[in-house]
Amino acid sequence: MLIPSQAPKNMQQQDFEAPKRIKRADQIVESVKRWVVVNGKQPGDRLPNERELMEQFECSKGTVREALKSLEVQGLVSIKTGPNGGAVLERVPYEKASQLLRNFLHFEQPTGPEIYALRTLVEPEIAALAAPRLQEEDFARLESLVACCETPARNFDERMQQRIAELEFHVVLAECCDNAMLAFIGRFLNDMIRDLVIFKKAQLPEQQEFSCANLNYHKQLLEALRARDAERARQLMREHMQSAEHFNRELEGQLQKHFLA
Amino acid sequence: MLIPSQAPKNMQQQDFEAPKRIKRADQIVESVKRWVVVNGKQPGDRLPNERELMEQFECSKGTVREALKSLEVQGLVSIKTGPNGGAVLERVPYEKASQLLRNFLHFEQPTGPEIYALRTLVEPEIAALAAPRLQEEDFARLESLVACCETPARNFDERMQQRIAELEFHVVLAECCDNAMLAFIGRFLNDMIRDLVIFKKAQLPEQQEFSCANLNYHKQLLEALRARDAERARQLMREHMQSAEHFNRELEGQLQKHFLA
DNA sequence: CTATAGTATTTATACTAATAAATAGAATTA
DNA sequence: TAATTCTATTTATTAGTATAAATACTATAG
Repeated sequence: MLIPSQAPKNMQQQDFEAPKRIKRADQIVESVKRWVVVNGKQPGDRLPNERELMEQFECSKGTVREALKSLEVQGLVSIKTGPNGGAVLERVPYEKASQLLRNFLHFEQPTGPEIYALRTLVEPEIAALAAPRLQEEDFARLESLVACCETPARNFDERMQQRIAELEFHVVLAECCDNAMLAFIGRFLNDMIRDLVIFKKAQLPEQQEFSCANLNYHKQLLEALRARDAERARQLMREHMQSAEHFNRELEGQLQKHFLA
Repeated sequence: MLIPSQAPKNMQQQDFEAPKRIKRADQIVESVKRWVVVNGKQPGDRLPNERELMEQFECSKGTVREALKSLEVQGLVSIKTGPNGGAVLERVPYEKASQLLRNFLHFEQPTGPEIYALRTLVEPEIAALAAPRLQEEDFARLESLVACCETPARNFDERMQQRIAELEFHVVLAECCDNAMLAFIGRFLNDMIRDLVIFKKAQLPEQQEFSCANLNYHKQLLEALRARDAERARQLMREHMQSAEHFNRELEGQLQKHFLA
């Protein structure tokens, strides 16, 4: 035991380096990542198959498979069987990134107010960025989503459908804005709210007022966006978010009462 | 081949369901995740060892290992060898989540302006949330970071050190604010900027003016935070960010000229 | 000539068995 | 009692074999 891996008891001197053993599979993952960036590999490009990787890295099948699994979990490759199968490079899908970030937040579940606080910051900017970039097909989607909320819901299911459509409105805007990070955060927050709506607040009495306010804001937003008026879109979205935040606070209050009773 | 997995040529009707095969290892991962949430397992709790998992899921060692690798990559468990080794539940460390999100952004590298645009939104809120929560030790850290930037840098290394310290100031605030998502975004943006500073803009002429402005803002911020004046902190941070955004734009301009020459 | 069914190949997927490495804790020794 | 060595436990890695899935190619029927 020449180089102890943890803090030794009777040695005063510092650890020379981080001596922690790096697993073979992780070394391979790092090598592959380097290979990707150095050779400028793009989505769709193929990795060598398992046999070749075994030879390349002089390791066994199991180790290669662990490395590939790691890359797959990270969303960097997808793996198929059959001729022309194997691992191919992918751009990480949103769903993957979203799910991994949710793991991070698992033990500190963000509350409704926390989510809305962030949303109030982010959504107005998304609206402003989307304004000059929306295409005709985007407008069509937005309009159909608005139309979906026009008629009053007649039952629980329809109400849910409409709430989803409301949120989808924001996803469309996020997808159109050309700031990838902003878009990601926008979509992520919408996902979080969707979960809140569906799993926590589903059984509460309908909030006619809330739905109505949302619908109005969305209509006005659509108008501003059609006019390519980024500043007005931003301002409308800001008000929309403040309104939503307010309604959410009210809802949380009701929820609390409900809980105590 | 009864249920084709891809779009069939001569069938008009929709796919009934997603018939995609779910790998054994991924099934195990899902089972473990369910087990964790259903039984309210907490960080520090141990998973069954490999042998038990093999029995539990009636599968081979290799498959269990792939499942554990997946959980490890996601940052949900850490695995040790030896007695009392095995997989123990972890709260996903920030570094893990950060790295996974960077994978997502790999093919659409956010630009400086994009990052600063988000920062301008987020940092003022972080400052306001941190104001009432900072402890004496946090103030101590902030002050030592400010002190680090007081004396003018005499060489390249010192200049880098100071830039890092400047960014670290924001990380301290992010860590103290009690909105986990906001904190994550703040830290993440700081990491992105650190990379920009270190790898892209390192060799550019010093920006005396910029450093000086930052130092001043940080000093004023510290004052406002000590006074627990959230509103003033928010406003100062807003100005600070606008100033930084402005300097960054100038820098990008210089970089462009440099590139053309 | 076209569409369908069959088949052969490539590739991942899964399992078994055995050895190596790491480490916590017990036993041993000075 | 304090350092050291031993030992049991557990993961890490390897090798080899067999199975299953996906696809390209070929043959066949209409």
